Amino acid sequence: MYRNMELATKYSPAEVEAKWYEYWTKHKLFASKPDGREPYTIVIPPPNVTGVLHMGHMLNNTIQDILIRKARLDGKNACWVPGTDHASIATEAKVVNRLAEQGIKKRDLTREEFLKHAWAWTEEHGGIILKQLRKLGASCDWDRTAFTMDEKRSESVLKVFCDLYDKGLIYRGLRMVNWDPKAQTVLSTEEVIYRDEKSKLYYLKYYLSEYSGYSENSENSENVIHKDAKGYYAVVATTRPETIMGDTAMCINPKDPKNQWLRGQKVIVPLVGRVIPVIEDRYVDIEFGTGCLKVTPAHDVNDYQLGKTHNLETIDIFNPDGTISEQSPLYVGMDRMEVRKQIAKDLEAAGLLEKVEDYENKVGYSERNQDTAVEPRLCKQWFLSMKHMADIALPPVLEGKLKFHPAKYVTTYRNWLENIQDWCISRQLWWGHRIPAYFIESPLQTSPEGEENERFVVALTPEEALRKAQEKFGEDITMDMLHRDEDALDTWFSSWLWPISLFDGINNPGNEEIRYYYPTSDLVTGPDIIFFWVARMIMAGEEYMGDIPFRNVYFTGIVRDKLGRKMSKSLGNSPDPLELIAKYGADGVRMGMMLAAPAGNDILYDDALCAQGLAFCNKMWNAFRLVKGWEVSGDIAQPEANKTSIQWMQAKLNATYAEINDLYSKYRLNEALMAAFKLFTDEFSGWYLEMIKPAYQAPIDGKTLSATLDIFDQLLHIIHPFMPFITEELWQHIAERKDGESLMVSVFKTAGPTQAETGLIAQVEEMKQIVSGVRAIRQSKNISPREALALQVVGSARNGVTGIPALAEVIAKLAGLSKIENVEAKGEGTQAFLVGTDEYAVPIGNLIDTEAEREKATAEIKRLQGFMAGIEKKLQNERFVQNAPAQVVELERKKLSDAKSKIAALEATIKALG
RNA sequence: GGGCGCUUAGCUCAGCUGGUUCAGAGCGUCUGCCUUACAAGCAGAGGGUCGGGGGUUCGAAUCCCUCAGCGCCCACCA
Repeated sequence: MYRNMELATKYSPAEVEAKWYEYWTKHKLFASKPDGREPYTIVIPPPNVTGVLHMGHMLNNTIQDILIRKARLDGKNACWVPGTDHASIATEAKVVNRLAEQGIKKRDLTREEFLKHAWAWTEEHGGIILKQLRKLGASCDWDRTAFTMDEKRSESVLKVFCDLYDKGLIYRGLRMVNWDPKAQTVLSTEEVIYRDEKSKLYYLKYYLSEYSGYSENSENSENVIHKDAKGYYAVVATTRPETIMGDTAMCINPKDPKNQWLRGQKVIVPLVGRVIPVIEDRYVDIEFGTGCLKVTPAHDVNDYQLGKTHNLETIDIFNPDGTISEQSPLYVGMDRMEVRKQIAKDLEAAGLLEKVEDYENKVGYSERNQDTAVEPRLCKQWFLSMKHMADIALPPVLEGKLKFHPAKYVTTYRNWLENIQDWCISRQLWWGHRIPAYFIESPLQTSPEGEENERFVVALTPEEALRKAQEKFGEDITMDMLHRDEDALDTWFSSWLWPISLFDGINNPGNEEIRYYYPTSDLVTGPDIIFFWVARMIMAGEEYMGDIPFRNVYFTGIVRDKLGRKMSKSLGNSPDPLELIAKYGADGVRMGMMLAAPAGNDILYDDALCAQGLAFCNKMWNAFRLVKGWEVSGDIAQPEANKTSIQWMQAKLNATYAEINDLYSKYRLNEALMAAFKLFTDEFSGWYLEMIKPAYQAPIDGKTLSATLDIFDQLLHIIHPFMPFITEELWQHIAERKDGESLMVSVFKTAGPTQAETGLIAQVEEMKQIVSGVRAIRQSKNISPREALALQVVGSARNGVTGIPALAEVIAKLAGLSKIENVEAKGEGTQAFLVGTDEYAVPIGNLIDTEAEREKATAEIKRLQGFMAGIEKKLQNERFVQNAPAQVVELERKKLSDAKSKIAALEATIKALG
């Protein structure tokens, strides 16, 4: 048993946290196996394998841990499965950069050599983030740690690919896709982020190759004809002059009056000299620029459509790295951005640039290389047809079987699914799951030509591929002729299986684990990946399990600094989570995060919140020191006051815990934490402990002490999910525990408050107000807490709580009273206060400032009179009396009479002042 | 251009289907206390015409309309 003296007055988290994490791990307290209990399952949103912990992870994983720990205390079989994501494009970019630092180019390596480097990097940096999560207290079942590219997960991915291909849902297609010239891979539409950009709008002159017709009408038509010494010309406005080398038409709206003269004409592409036709399409916006649009089918999505409709030639002027290709007559080998600058000068010099205007437009950037503008590019890729997926993923969310918190994301989700595009799942990357498709002869996968020429099969293994190839293309095909697709799959094509593949539900359908843990309970993630990940997991869940992957999704906010700026490396406004933990303790940081995190709102992080968290730890620590410092005496009988105090605290605990459970069910974790915090700080420490506290160095009775320890135990259970370390530390101290026992797995349940308890709570609230009333008088009159005072209970107030002996005893103790007496009228030299309509007075002799008291009372009477006037007016309004519910009317009447009696009391006060 | 959301105390936010939990909480601020658990503390106090305007109603922070400001998501206007 500890004695007061032996414990420091300040709590120091570092040692305690390390000790308990080790203890939990040693005793495998995070582990879960299927059993007869109700499962509660969370799969972690797998962080990038080579990533490091940032504030977003801190928030996200704190929430998951709170939910998991709460479930454990509720007696559920809680299973939190950790893991990491191979993060195809992000990791590959890092490896490429590192190789570049060593002077090695990716292109100079074979696939196998490159993958060796990538695995080396992964092993070197991989999993650091999971170690960091341990510092936070994350109670993941570490034995289950998975990786999206480990054996089981890889096999699952390939199986699913083959299956979807066999179902006809995966196909190869030549499409205009988003190309990242830096990573040199295609991206899905979701991976392109559009940013407003200040750019230029260039007005280029396209001379007519020869102008014929229409001139006779030109004067009285609305045509706007441009002509200079060199001839007639049209003006085209473009933000991308470097693409003119790929122009194969100019387009006008057939209804555009000012451009009628261009119908059927041919124009010359500036600098390039190519003669292209003027085509007509309603797509062109008459109001924009001059109403003339240059058409570059190879490099713009809309132009590609126009090209298709009007049978235009497609000239691809870019190389995969964004430099100009041999297809272009000019600037070959130059970078596209350089060309833009250069061509503007050249056009100007050639007199082909009419003007340049400032312009603001949206430019797409790669989500991963945010400095690289995405290039629309025509190439052949693998796609997953999404119509079917959307059809199966929408109903469970709309019907509320799968709930989003906050619910507003349901709309976002629906809008996306209802306008969904096919998912481009192939990436020109090596780090990832290699597509299990085998081409006979050469893959030709980036060639815009020859869709029909491709001969391929999709199969899980080369052997199977050969068999299929022979079946399909003839017996003479040999293994040597098969070339596996070089491309890898989008990272999300593996993470969308996560809730299934973690329990091996793809490879081994119907196994015990998948049956037990699926569907998982809650998913905690950011709304930024609702499309990338959440929606697709729902699709995969419905497709492969015929059921939702999780019942609830809790969307967290974005962590911002206290000025509201998003935390980012470049701004340098993101604290290092590990330093924070070192400074405030994991419990302190967890509380800090949660205090700032209302469900679904962004969180404005501030160190001060963590400081509050640590202060709370200290509070708990010291409350424990107090209780453990008490000497027990078997001889003392339990005072009635203590008995009542205990009943009240238990009632308060029951009521608060019911409230907290309700808040959990609504994912209002910050409010649950606040309720727990107030329960401990205000009710338990501020009131209860003071109520039962024995006099200095006096012993406490045994019953009160054991009841207090029991209450402490319950409080620790309530706080534990939020602050696991300190609660475990204290829990082990407040009673004898066997090795291996732990607060975290000690089931805790409590009923809501009974009616009697609710009554007691109300009485104690009244009691508190009396105590506060006396304290306020002390404060305002500068009366020392040591100086005992008397309390007069005036008139009918005797029917209040001072009439209950146990509570009267408590009041006397807390307010420092020598006696409590009932009086008919308050005596002279007393200062009075009201609790509701009950009046109390404290004799303070000549300390009364007569003038000030009179003024105060007069002002209050005036306020009350105004208040009464309002109510009277209301009560005189017949429509109110008739329409309002009787209760409400009654209430108004009570307000009126209460105000009247308050005024009477105040008038008596003034009179007594003389 | 479409959709969603926000605006309540100095700051961050609660206030569900309109009426004593209706003007709240935490932090901060101010005042007084080193009172034997805790100064990382205790006690007390001040602070908002609920973004503006209009409407519905006996009654509006709460419902409707409108204006203003802010934020997010989606969308192919060069």
